[in-house]
Amino acid sequence: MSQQHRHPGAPGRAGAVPALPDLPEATVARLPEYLRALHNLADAGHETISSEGLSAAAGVNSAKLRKDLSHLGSYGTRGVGYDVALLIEQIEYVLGLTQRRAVALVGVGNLGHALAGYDGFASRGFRIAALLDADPSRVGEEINGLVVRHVDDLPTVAAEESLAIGVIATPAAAAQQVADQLVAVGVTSILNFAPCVLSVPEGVDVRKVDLAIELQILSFHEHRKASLTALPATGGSALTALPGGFAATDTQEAIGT
Amino acid sequence: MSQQHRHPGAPGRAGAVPALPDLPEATVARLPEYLRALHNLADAGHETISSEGLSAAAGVNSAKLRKDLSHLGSYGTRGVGYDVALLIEQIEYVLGLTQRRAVALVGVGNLGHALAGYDGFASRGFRIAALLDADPSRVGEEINGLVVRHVDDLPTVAAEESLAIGVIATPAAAAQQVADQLVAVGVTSILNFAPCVLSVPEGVDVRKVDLAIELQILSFHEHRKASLTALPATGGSALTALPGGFAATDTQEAIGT
DNA sequence: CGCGATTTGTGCACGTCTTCACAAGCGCCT
DNA sequence: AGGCGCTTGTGAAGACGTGCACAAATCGCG
Repeated sequence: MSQQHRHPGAPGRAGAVPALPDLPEATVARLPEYLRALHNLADAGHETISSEGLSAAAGVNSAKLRKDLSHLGSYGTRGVGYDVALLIEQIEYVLGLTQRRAVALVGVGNLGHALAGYDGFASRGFRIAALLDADPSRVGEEINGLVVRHVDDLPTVAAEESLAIGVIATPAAAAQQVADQLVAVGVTSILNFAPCVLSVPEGVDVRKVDLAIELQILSFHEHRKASLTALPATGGSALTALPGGFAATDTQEAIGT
Repeated sequence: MSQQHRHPGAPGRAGAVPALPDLPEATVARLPEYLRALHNLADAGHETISSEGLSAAAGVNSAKLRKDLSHLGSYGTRGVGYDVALLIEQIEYVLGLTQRRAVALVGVGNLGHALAGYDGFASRGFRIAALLDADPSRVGEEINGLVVRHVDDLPTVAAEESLAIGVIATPAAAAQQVADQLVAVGVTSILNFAPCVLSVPEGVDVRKVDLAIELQILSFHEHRKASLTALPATGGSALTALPGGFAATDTQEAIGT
């Protein structure tokens, strides 16, 4: 009840930033999910949506959703629900999506190629502003209407565009150097697909996506499930009999659509 | 001191599963990172490594690392550190990587194509056993030595191979149906790249990777950083003066390599 | 105008994760 | 053998995230 909750017709952008509430990190990570669900609902013609309905569409608990949204301020009407359009506007504002951010993609190999062609970026507030690679044989290639430039042109690219986000899709061995180059031209957020740890100065955010790690996590759960179902069969010699517990580790379950 | 800590030369696999400790989910998510760091260290010739050294290589806090490893049992020698080879063996066992798991990849479009060619899977314990797609014009295409089959062949594929993990790289509209098909043939772990919520029966694990969401999270932090640095300049009219807080939201920082 | 149905926003309790700080253990050197 | 330095493993405390359950607020209807 301390945050401002006027309904900004168009959340003022030029100067005078309306003091972003500092959201819990877990909430920030879920806002994009809500946003996607809201867009779907809007396309389906809904004008308002209850926390119950939205939480189902986003695959989360409704109490969690309400608490998350309450951090943004008090949008939503008791007895009615949330105004879909208004909520979209608010979340997009908080996420900084009211401006289409320019992204530089470094590494146009196997994965980078796919990312360059991924239309999910464009459709959700981002614009791939440049494709870069260190391999001279790849420079000049045209992908999706963009010409691959040499990674050493980064300063030039940064001068042309206001780059804030860099995506690293190079082999692990090259990733740190690329990160340094990105930071040097003023990039302060990096999405790293290379399987390695990046060292960056304070104030630079790094998020990592490692496809193999996701599989390994799943593999663990497979292994655990297998060991549980194997027990009743031939009961190992001296086991302390794990309590036949239930999983409850699911990220999603029982979402009626 | 309750878990068994014999040093299994080759952790017994056939039958008699040695009772997996049920690890905290947060720990499970980090084990693959440790594993990768350990492989790097092994390649570099290290035989033992201290928690300090390993945590630096993996980009985490050393206390956290020790607590994580302590959940596996008591490997490691006080005053010395951890035996690199032994620790690799242990983590791989716990993660269920001692058997090379077969993965079915559904959706050979833009992203799926890249995933099919991604060698990080093969090098880290997985084997792409089948490529599937619903589009007849893609069926028959050969990618990386594998022929794309029709998704309706899933039962056949499942009969040939013991599939445990499915990867969905289809458009969002097709994802739920594919998930149902995967579940129907016995897949109990799904990695979903489609931007949508999947509904699966209990006992099936779903992990989601949404590239646009990652960017949106970064965008939020960009927005916040911008609003913070903008404040001192022209101080908005009626702001309650955010405490000039420090970020501390970094996933990684100051990792000397 | 008042009442009941509905839904938000939130205080509170609980569980999980993180971090500190230190005792216990190990090896090496004298 | 004994002591010293180093490192692990862990208890305890704090931070964080989750979920329940309910009061407060709003709408629609009689």
